[in-house]
This record gives sequence, C-alpha cells and structure tokens, in this order.
Amino acid sequence: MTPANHVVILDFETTGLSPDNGDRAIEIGAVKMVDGKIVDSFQQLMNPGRRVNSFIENYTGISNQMLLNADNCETVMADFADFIGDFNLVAHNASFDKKFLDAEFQRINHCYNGKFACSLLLSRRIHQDAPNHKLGTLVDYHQLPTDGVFHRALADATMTGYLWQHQLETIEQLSKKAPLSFEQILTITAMPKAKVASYLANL
DNA sequence: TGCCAGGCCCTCTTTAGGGCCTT
Repeated sequence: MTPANHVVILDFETTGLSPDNGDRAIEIGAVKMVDGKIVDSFQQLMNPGRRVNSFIENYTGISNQMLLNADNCETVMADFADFIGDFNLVAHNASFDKKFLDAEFQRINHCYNGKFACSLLLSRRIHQDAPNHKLGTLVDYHQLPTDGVFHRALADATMTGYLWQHQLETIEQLSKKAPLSFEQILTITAMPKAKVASYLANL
C-alpha cells in the first residue's frame, strides 16, 4: 500500500490544449508531499522552440521574452524526471497534465510507471456541494492558502497540494479511517458518484 | 482553404448532444 499523502502534485503551463496538435510545455511546477507536508518544490520555465500566442501570454503571464533564455523542454523534463522519482502523481484535471507529461517524457525516452490521480474527479465525488470544480473556485470555497497567483505552474501545483490534503482529511472524516492509500483514492475517483457514500461508510 | 482536444458526466441517454475542466 502506498500512502495517499505521499505524492508529487504537478501542474503544466503549455502553448495550448493538445500535444497531438503540436502544443508543448512552457513551464512545469510541482510540490513533493510526504506525510501530508510539502517538503520540496520544483519550478522551471522551458523554451518550446517557437513563439507562444498572445492568449497564452495573457493567461499565464509567461511572455516570449521570459522563454527566450529558458532551457529547452528536454533538459527541464530530464531534471523533472529526477525530481518525481517513483512517486505517485496528482494534478487538477489530471488527464490534461498526464498527456503533456507523457508527450514530453516520450521525447526524452523516459519511462514513467507511477500512478496518476485527479483532484478534479475526486472533488466531483466528495464535494458535490461546491459551486463548480475549477481550481480557483475550490481554493476559495475551502478557504485554502493562496498567494493570489493563478495560472503559474508552481502556484497552481501548491494550491492543488493544499486541496489534495484537504480532500484526504474530508475522506478520513467521512470514513473514520486513516491513513488512506493512493489505491483507495483511485478507486473512489473511478466509481460512480452515487456509490461513493456507501464505499466510504464501509471502508 | 478550413479546420483544429479529449475525457468525464449528465440527461430531454445508450442509434447523442452538450457542458465542464485543463492551456
């Protein structure tokens, strides 16, 4: 069993929505959580080899000028592979970050076999009362720590880390069981919403 | 030239459509 509070929480900023359409990562941010505490962090801009459009510059605050002198994606992703080691991973809307992680790792022939959990899928199951499940909304809704920066990789990864810890505490209170395993969380995110309550009650 | 993501999840569903999320 792998503890659910022993993970790397990550967030990519990218040139667009799909690596299948040629989009690349421009920033990776991550925090390492051990026993529910953030013990390390990683943040690097990376030069995607082409200009980013004005929407992305405005959305992220990452300008083409900032990317000019950044290391290329391959260099940064090799360092990031060392950072995550064999930790399991968490991201908010993980399907998005996973496809960029897989695409960038494939470019450097790095094989990663850890598991990936999604804080958005978890929120839909255990906080159905939330107004919506955007990261910024959940940070406000749960009154989580924030420095007011959004859409930068380390800031978003850090907020997702606090969200993840809050979600684990919620599940522990509902199930009266602790510690939780990463596999149990994956089970919850894969089940229909209607079955979550009874699953937690019998955990 | 024109087009351009995709998985999740709900419902007026499953022979489908559309909103939610991520950049």
